[in-house]
Amino acid sequence: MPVTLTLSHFDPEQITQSGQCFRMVGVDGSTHELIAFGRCLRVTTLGGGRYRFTCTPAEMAALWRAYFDLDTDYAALLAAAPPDDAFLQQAIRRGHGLRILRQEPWETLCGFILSQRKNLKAIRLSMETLAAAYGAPIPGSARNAFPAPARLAACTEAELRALGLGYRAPYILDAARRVASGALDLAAIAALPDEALLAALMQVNGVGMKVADCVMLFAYARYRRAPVDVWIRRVIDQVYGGASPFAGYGAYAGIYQQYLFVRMRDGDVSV
DNA sequence: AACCAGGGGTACC
DNA sequence: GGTACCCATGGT
Repeated sequence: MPVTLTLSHFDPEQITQSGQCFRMVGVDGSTHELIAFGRCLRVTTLGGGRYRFTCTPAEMAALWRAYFDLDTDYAALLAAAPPDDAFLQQAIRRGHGLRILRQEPWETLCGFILSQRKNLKAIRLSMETLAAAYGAPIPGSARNAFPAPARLAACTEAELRALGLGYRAPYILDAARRVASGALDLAAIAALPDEALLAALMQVNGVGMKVADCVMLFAYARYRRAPVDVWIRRVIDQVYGGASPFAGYGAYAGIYQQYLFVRMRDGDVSV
């Protein structure tokens, strides 16, 4: 029983390529598939702003509406961007349809631990390899769910290194042990203010400011957090003369950051 | 504070 | 088919 919705500021391809999620893929010209919540969802772009989701209305209401953050008004928050910031305005025009997802904290934490010194394709490969090895099967899909913390906590470092995780293997193991033991409660810390949430995430070995900021932005909807990776470092240095613009961006700095990230990574194509 | 980590992606030859 | 450099970094 699929669901069809009319949406604005929603482009599955933009979201897939944006580098915030690693298990969403294009399966043909109009359909994207993602694994989350132990399920497989397909989204088909029908045209005219209409999209078909392969889920029930109840699942849309309980899971996917929040996941895609469909109740946040992008027209309004993008209109609030500084009008005299030419590069940001251009990035927003080019990134039309890009949204910040509200992903599951555990998978997001692992994804950005793995992202260290990897490009998007390599991160995707690591996530799929991890899921194939230790994730639970999903009925009707060839892809597995992302592995539960307890399952990874039961692995040895050597087993994780054998999947190609490299020096990140002990970081994943530390995160899995903390979460599986309850020492780090990813649901409970959602109630913390930004600084305390940041500190809680950075207790994990292998999680620095940048990875913690990504988890806060892409899983906990902390829109003020603006992660600074190599691309955003280039934006700050080459476009803004070394002075970070994010302090002046207000409550949606992290969302603007995402448009700048995609704009910089995709290069200097005109307008 | 410079230096290192594992390995796939990519451009260029 | 080589190979040199890059990649949503963090620890030491």
